[in-house]
Amino acid sequence: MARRFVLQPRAPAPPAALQIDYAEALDPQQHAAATAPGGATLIVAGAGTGKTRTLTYRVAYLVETGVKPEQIALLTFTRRAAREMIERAGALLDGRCERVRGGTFHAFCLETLRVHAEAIGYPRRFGVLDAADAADVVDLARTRMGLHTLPTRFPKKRTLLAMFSAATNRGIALDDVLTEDYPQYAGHLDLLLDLQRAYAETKRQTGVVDYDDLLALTLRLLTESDDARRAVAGRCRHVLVDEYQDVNALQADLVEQLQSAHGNLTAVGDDAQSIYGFRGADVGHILDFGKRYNGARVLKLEHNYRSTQPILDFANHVLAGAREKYDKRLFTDREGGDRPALVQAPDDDWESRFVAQVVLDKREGGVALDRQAVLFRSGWCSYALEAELTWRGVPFVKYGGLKLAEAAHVKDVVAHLRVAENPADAVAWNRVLRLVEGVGPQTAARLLDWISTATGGAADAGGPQTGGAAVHALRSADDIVPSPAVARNVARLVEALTPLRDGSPPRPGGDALAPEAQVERVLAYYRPVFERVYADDWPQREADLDAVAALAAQHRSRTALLESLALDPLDWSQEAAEGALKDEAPLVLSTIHSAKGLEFDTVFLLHALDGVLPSQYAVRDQDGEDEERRLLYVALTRAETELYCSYPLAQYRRGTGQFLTEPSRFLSGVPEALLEPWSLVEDAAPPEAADAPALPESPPPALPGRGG
DNA sequence: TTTCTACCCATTTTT
DNA sequence: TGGGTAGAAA
Repeated sequence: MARRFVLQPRAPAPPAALQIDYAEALDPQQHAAATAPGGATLIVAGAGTGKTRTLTYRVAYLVETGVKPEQIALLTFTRRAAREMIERAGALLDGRCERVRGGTFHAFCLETLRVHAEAIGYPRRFGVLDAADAADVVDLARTRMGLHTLPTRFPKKRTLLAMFSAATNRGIALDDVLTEDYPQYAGHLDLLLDLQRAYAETKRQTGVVDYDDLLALTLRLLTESDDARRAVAGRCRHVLVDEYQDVNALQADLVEQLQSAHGNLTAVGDDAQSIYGFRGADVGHILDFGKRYNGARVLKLEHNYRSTQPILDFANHVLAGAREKYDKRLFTDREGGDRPALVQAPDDDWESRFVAQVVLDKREGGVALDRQAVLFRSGWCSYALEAELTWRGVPFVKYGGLKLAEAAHVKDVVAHLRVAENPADAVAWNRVLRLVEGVGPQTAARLLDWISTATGGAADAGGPQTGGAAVHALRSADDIVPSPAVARNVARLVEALTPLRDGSPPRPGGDALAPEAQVERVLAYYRPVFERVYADDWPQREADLDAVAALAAQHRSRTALLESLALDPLDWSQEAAEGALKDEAPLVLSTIHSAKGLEFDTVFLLHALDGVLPSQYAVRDQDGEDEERRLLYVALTRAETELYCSYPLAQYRRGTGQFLTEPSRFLSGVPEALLEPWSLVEDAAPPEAADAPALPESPPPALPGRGG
């Protein structure tokens, strides 16, 4: 490794002038962390120890002591976390904090590549693929290689993408990924290596990058181009990283590059909350922080301010079962409080009614809806509850689970925008063409060839002329399509796309039409197609199209709209919540993953069933089971005052005809001193009089066969 | 060549 | 449940 000359920050202005009394606002450990001098600092922060608060104060402190906000990079895993911290820092200090450069790793990388990509031979204009798009590109590459007809037992496109992604994110060879995780496909190694190359080449030709490329290309840029590194890392006088336990090899290297100019790095994390192993995260990076950054300061936050002692006792008990023992014991001043409840329900309908009723009771008791959260392992776990809440008129938002942008009909609309944005985008073209009546795989492939010949096949050319060429090519494609009727259909498509590209843009790089007007044009064309393609259920899907139009209105350009759809996809019911009356902050429904870093007065954990949490797909090895256990730990430690873990006695797994009936292995056998067993009973009153189950005052006798 | 229908299969978490 | 496929009908 080259020698580094590390610049120390200039001595800050005398602290007498500070607006915020940091020693007063923070405890000694937090204070030391928030006001740490430059250099590398790792803050090991247990759940609920004020990690976000500390990082927020650190932002304010840095700004207040003279660091320009633009020179602070705050990297997080979700956009929500970054936004929240910057807002809170702004509230603490002043508007200067709003100028801090905060966002996800991926968003930061995208921003960097938009400016500097040419330094590594990439165009600055490129599209960003979400996971489904990327899988389609893999498919395209596979077809082009002639691999579409293959011996059986070849991985599916999503599996292929997962393999390539694992190799990239963990910084290892495909060979090793196969050996470790996909031994059944090890025999296909040569074929898979070819396909990996073909996938990379296809992305390049069609001017698109996937999520991993955003990280990998930025890392390459910073490593290979001294100019770019000076420009990018030079602007990062302080680098702050949240949730460092969840960085993967690529992200850890990126962080190292970003801090290289100034050496000021603050990383915050908790090894006990590492829950992104499936995405290549490796706790080793936080454990070896001191090795990578010689002489790094390691500070600890151990005082839990969030949860009552009974909640903490239970969470600690769960974590203690992990194979790897974490040398950390949280303590709290919050004595008293109820033991967490383990609620057994006959089925998920009962479970939903129970949760809905307790939520409403607590609201009566003064706990606002948005101070309560319902958490679960996977998006589908809350379906029954969502129906119940809707029926009762309880407003809620759901984080995690399916995204709006993942719905087929939304992808259709977006594909039309994408071909206008990037005429070389073969996957988007394919989608658009296949929607034309009478165009199937064969015709679409021929039209695609025709288009790419006309545009020179190079994304690098870019620009409106190329787009004009693509549409022009379609205009003269009558010989390619099977019949005049299909030609007319293609002509309608051409007509719809033309205004998206035609007309000289008012300014370089600008769009001729505002994004919402573009979406309107697309919708005008797409609506009949939509009703034909989704003949069975289009009325239920229709609202999503309006949501896309609404989203478009919030963006300055089509480019920004497409980026936002790829990097910050709207959760399903956020959209519904936008439409609803905003007279009351809604109840929070969230996957555990999406709830990381948040806290609530009352937390409900749904579907605490073996096979769901831990997921039956994750328990194949000990590492997988440990990660599920940490996931449960994350869920439990979101709660401040009350915690309810519930499970239905039987849960039907669709497809397999299999029933899950065991409570989570992490919850069975927990001593009653830690966890109070509950069972539900129906109120004697008829449903019309009391349309919800009554709750027992104290633990009633458990239903036969289980419980306490 | 496209489109429809019947059938089989796996089924998570996120950028 | 829905996504992918194979075979048949148009």
